[in-house]
Amino acid sequence: MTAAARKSFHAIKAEMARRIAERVWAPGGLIPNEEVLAIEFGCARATVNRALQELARGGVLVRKRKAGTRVALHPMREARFVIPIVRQEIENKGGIYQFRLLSNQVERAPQTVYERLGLAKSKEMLHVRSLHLSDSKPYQYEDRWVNLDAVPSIRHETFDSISPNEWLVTHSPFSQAEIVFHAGLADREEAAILDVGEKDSVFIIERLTYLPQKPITYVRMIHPGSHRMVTQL
Amino acid sequence: MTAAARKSFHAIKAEMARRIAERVWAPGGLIPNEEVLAIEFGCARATVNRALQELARGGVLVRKRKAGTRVALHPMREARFVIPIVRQEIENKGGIYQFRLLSNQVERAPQTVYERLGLAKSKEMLHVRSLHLSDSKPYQYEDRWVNLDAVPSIRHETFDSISPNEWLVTHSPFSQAEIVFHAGLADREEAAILDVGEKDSVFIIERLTYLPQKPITYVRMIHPGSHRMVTQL
DNA sequence: ATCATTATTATGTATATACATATTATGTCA
DNA sequence: TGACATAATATGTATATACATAATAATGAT
Repeated sequence: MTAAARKSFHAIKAEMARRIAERVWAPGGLIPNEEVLAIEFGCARATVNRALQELARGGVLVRKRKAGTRVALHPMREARFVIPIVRQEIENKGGIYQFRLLSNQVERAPQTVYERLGLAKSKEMLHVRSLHLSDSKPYQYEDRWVNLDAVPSIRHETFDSISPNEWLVTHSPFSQAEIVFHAGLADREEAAILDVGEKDSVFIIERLTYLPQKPITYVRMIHPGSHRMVTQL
Repeated sequence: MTAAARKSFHAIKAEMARRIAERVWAPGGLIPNEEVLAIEFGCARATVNRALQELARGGVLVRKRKAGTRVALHPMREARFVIPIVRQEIENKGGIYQFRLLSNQVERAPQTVYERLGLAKSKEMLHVRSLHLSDSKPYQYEDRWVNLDAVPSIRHETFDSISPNEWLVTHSPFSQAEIVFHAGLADREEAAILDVGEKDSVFIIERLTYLPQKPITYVRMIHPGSHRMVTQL
C-alpha cells in the first residue's frame, strides 16, 4: 500500500471493511474511536469520519454519539438497485428497444387506483397502456394512470415517438415515489400482451409518484416470469 | 429558514432537491459551480460539495470534473432496500416470529448450485431447509446450500434454537453478495410448505455470498405470492 | 486541418481547527 | 437509594486552505 493510498478514505474504508468481513472487528464489538483510528492510519479525523460514515450508511457499522461505533450485529445490509427507465434498461442489456402504444384515453379509473393515489373518485384520469419490447420480444407491459390536474399538458400528447414513461420523466417533476415489487399470475389480457401463458408467473413493479399533496401517476409494470432483478452488495 | 439551517448541508441539499424537483434547474441543464453556490448559500465550498455529492449518489445529478454538474436527464434513480434478516423483517411488521427446521444434512447439491457458486461438482455440501413463520403463517421458505470448506464449523450445528440464516450472519463473514429477485410458480413441495396452491405465484429471492475466491452459501428464499417488497424514494 | 501538447477549470480529497450535539457517566442532594 | 443536574466524550458538521485529478479548451507544430 502506498503512502497516498493509505491516507485516502477509500483505502481506509476498504481496510475497515476487510476487518469487519474477516472478524478482526467482531460483530457487535466496539471499534476504536475516530481519533485513535486517525492516528493508526496516519490521517486526519475527518478522513476516518468519512470512511466510517459510508460504512455506517451501508449498514455494516452502527454509530452513536458518545457511545461510539460498533460492528452491526444483525447487518441490515442495504441493497441498492438502480432503476433506469425501461429503454435504458433494455439497451444496457444489449437489447434493441421498441415501444408500442396500446391505448391512450381519458376515463374513470378503477377504485383501487383512486385509493392508492388518494384522489377524489369522481375525476377522470389519463389512462395509457403501452408495451416495451427488447429484440422484438415483449419485455414490459406498462399500465399507467395519470392525474390530469398534476400534469394537464399531457392530455394532448400522442406518444407516437416517445413513451409516456419518458415523457413524464422529462416533463413532470416529482419529489417522492413509492415502489412495490411483487409476484403475480398473468391474467388473460396480460398473457396475450406479454406473449406468455395465462396464469404464468409475472413480475410486477408498481410505482406511485407524487409531489407534496399532489399525486401524479400510478404505474403498473408487468414483466414476464423470466425477468430477473439483480444487484450486488 | 434560520441562518444555521441555511448553512447546513442538509438544508442545502433539500433546497437543491427542491430546485430539481420543481424544474428551477432544468433536466439536462448545467447548474452553477460549487464556488458560486457556496457564495449563494453563504457557506464553504466543502459544504456545497457534500450536498452535491449526496444528490449525485441519489442519481438526480450527474457530476463531471471540469464539465460541471448537470441535472440528470434520465434519472436513474436508485432504489434502496434495506434487507434485514427475516426474523427482524417479520418483527418489524408486528408479526410473531417462529422458525421450523425442515431438514439438515450433508449431501451432493444439484448441478445448478455448483454452477452458481463456481464450485467443484464433486464436493458434498450442507443442505439446510427451513421455514420462517409470521403469526404462525408461512412467511418464507429458505432452501440453503453451504460450502463446508468455507464454514467447516457449521457441520455440527443443530439449528434447534437459531436459524441457519442467523447462524451464518453471526459466525461467517462475507465480503460480497449477489441478490436476485424474480417471480415463479410454486411447485408441489413449495406449495405444501408455504401452504399455498400448486402453481400459485411465489416471490423468490436468491442470494449468493462469498469471500474473495471462496463461495460460502447459496440460498433460495421463497415467499407466498402475497408478499410485497416496498421502498420509498 | 490534424494531432499532440499544454493550460485551464470544476470537482475530488485531505487537513487542522473549531464548535455543535447526542448520549453516557458522574456526582450531588434529598 | 433515587432523581436530577453536570461533566465528559464520541460523533456530527462547518470552514479555510491546499493540492490532486479528470476532462475540456486552447495552443502550437506538422
